[in-house]
Amino acid sequence: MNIGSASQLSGLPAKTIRYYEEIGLVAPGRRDNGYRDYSEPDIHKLRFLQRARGLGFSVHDCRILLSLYEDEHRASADVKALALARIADIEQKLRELHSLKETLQTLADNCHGDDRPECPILDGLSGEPV
Amino acid sequence: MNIGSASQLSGLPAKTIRYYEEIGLVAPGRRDNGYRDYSEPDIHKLRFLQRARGLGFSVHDCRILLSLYEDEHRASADVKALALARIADIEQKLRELHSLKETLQTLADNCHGDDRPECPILDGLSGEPV
DNA sequence: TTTTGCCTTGCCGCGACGGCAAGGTCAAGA
DNA sequence: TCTTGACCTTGCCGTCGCGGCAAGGCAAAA
Repeated sequence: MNIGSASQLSGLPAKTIRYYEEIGLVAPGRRDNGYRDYSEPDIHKLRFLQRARGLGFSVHDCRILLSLYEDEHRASADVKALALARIADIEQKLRELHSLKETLQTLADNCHGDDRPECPILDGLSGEPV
Repeated sequence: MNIGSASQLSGLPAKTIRYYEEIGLVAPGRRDNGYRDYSEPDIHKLRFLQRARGLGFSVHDCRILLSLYEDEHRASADVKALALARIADIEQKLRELHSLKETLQTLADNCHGDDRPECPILDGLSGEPV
């Protein structure tokens, strides 16, 4: 199967698929004319990667997940640890963003937002005591 | 004032300060020996940038904010619009991350996480119906 | 035969810097 | 006075995960 079909079936751009090959994630066969030839297992791996990336796992994590996916004797604890670490990352990010939002919201709430130049947002950014 | 002191006062790495000069954000004077020479207003601008970046504004947005900051006749509405757009971005990101976390949490909850190979997380990523 | 469309490799670019190298400058101590 | 060490300069490459473009080869349709 050509890379175009693999792209459609996996939901990944062809460029991304080539990149995954370049970094050694999914190595398809080659036909005589040099075209990449994707097998069913290759497609499954690409779909797996597409979903894992969609859940925000880094390509590095995806590499580990993929090796676990292909290891019949993996321990599910190893997979769960990655998922929990990812959840912890997300929670950290959620806290940060929430805090940022609060700060911005407070600044914006105090700004009348008309054509006058007085602006508590800029005052806040400049470091003046609010 | 040398870049080292400017770095300490602004909380920005020297490399970042040089980068901001390179892209035309803060242009310090130069002394005879070629050293950058930061004035008080320069320091204020750097601190302003440090805070704005800390609130997650892109460098592009910071450029606009800085020009508004330096424009005595700005309309506060212009600043508020940027802040509200940034808040909307954050909210969007919060929704995405929250959804990701839910998905991951569900997968992780169903995974016993021991040394057996059965793993609902990998099954979920492989596209099997959960 | 020609066109059209897919495939190949390769290189540059992004954002916002970090790291390193090679060299110039300055202030302080021996 | 000399030297040391801290600071400064520019410049170039690397990051992460690709996107875009170019030049050229291959394949099926008109």
